[in-house]
Amino acid sequence: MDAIIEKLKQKGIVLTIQRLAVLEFLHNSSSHPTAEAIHTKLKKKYPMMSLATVYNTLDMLKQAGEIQELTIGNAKHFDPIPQSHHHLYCRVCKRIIDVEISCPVCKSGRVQGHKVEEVQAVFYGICSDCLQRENGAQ
Amino acid sequence: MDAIIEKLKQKGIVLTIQRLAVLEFLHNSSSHPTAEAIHTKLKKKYPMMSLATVYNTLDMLKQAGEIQELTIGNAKHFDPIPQSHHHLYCRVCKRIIDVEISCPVCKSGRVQGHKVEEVQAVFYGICSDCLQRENGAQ
DNA sequence: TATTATATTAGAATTATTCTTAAACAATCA
DNA sequence: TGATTGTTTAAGAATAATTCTAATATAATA
Repeated sequence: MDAIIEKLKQKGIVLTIQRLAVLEFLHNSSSHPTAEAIHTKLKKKYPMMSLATVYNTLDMLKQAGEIQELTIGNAKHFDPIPQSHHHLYCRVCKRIIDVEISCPVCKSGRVQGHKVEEVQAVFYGICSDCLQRENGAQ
Repeated sequence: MDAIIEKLKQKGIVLTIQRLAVLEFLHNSSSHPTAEAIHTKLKKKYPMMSLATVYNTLDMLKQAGEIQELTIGNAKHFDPIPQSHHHLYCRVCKRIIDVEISCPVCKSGRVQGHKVEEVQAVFYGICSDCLQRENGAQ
């Protein structure tokens, strides 16, 4: 976290209370929240915090390469880990789960002559926990 | 196309003029259009055609397993090829290009104990054509 | 401290999609 | 064939996520 703050400062980015709050919240979260979800939580601590600020801050952090954005269903979710990795969206428990598999496109940044700057690989299905629960129930 | 129509009929799906128009348009298209784009084109031939019908038909075709849906940017795009394959979105020419690479998750339908029913792998970057153009220009 | 630039807020606007309801159409049965 | 029933469509309202706008607040600089 401190390293990120240092990097952002060096880029000349003003670190306001709101921005630090979003950054901190995302880094302590493993649930890949939406802007809306982040706003709902932060509003308890900072009642004046606006949803637009959350969107702006997330944009800024994405531009700065400190977080990544995932488009899942109709909404954008945010991941504090900026390195490309895959995700599974479980249609039973609705969780978004990190999937760490080796991916040649992520590594090389190229595929069939095209240049790849960002990878969004989302698997839709049922997570191992829910599979077990379903099998156990039957 | 005829084989698909036969399959849909056997599932008891009524094939109206509107539904056939959407199916046919998508099959003759390689541009991965949105519902909006399909509607705009079809309205020229069928001025009464409603956007809601296009959405309904695309939903129906997806449920029937005859097409696939891609979430790219903020919009849903449709692909007449129902088999899982990857895509590249070129941020220069805005095209969505099919990327055929071997993918163990697509093949097996499993990853790290999770069950995978649908794969959405989108690479964001610059396509080979635009890369060449850029290099040529410099 | 005064000035300037940047960030934030609140709410309006936009965009893509879904929902609703009445009318149109298709399939089934008498 | 004609009546009945169920499904599909059209039009527009409703919704949800996101972006834009303009005024205010805050931070950085001189």
